[in-house]
Amino acid sequence: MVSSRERKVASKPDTREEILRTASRLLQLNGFNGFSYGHIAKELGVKSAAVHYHFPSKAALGVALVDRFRTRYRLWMEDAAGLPAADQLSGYVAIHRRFLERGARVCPGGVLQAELYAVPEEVQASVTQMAQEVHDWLVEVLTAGRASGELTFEGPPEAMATVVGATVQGALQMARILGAEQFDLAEAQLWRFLGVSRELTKS
Amino acid sequence: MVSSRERKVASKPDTREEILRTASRLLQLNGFNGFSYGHIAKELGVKSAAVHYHFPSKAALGVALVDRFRTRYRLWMEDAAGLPAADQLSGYVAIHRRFLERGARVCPGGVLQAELYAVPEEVQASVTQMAQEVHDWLVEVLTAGRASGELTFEGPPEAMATVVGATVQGALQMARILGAEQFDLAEAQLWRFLGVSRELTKS
DNA sequence: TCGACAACTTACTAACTAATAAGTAATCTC
DNA sequence: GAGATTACTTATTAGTTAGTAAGTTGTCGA
Repeated sequence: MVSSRERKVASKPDTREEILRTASRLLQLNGFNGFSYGHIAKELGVKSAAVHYHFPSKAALGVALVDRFRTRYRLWMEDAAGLPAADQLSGYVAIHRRFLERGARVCPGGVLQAELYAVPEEVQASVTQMAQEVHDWLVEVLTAGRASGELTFEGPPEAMATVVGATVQGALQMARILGAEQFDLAEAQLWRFLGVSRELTKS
Repeated sequence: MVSSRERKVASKPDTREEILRTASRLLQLNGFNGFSYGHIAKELGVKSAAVHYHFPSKAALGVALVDRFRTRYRLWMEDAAGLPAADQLSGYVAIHRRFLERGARVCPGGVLQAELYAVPEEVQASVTQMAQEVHDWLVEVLTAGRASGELTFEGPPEAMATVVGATVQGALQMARILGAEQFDLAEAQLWRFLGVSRELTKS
């Protein structure tokens, strides 16, 4: 009422993006069944029907949410494609570590996997695809990294990929309870198993 | 209406136990916010008020649920206390592997950690205690196992405990999507990191 | 300046949610 | 066999949920 500025001025697809940002945070904090259209609307100062305007059903919102993460992962992977295996893996861990820093969030794929059978089928399908893509990427990086001599670990890359993925995902969830330092401990241990010494590296 | 038999005949504390069993399954399948009093009641053929009779609030039910798992863990740990470290760890993994076999359930602690901020505070407190207890136990077993020469791994037992716990918890969640064999692959990889050869062992 | 469209709000619904109160029937106790 | 207790059911509530329909307002192109 005071001024007509301050709302949509420059960028057009403002609300839609803010909905996705807010919903992502709520998903990572409370799970898919732990937030509602009302929660999103309240935070953004709009009515819940406005959220329905952009995402007609919660299934649609869920799919958009997961696909947004999927796209980001994919873009990041393409970007990191040329780097040494250790740097790629370091970046992968850093992405998740950042979730922790930005308010004790967990991995979006992880939380949706945990409540997999309680989310709409369309969301399940998107989660499945994302999980498969990330897993395949891990196998690829680990295989190439060992072939080039950068990484030295025993056992099949497939198994190592599951351990790395599960450790990151599980440690994020545990870090909420046992403390963020547990995540760092787990990461350090992973580097040991990968045969990479990581003292003063940053990514 | 047909016959007055067929209901409570022999054992007395029947319903309360059945509620806990059903609620456990629903928790491990759908998460804490993925089931209701109505769901439990429907499965047991009673009214939801009957569930409220035994567990007045969902927070109370949640605490009872977690504490039941906590007690079982504790009893099992006491039971396994004398065994070799590798056998204790093998049993720990087997408990979780059994969740997978009994209908793709995940670790109850894991699913509650994932939606931690969306469950009642009393439940959070119980989950925290359980997670801490299991973690402490893992640290203990790993420390003793390495001291006795049974296990040979690098790095602090604290870090190894987080990796083992997170891998088991995370791999259970992933196994729903990537397949149960991923859990076995992850386990095999863990044994490699622990310096234990596990070809034809069973527990 | 007209009308079409985008981005909402207001107003509503039906279903589900946890929770409570009051009643009932069987059983156990003295 | 009277009274209390246990284990429920019936009935109801207030709040929340996803979802819809019908309006309102601003902007933009012709």
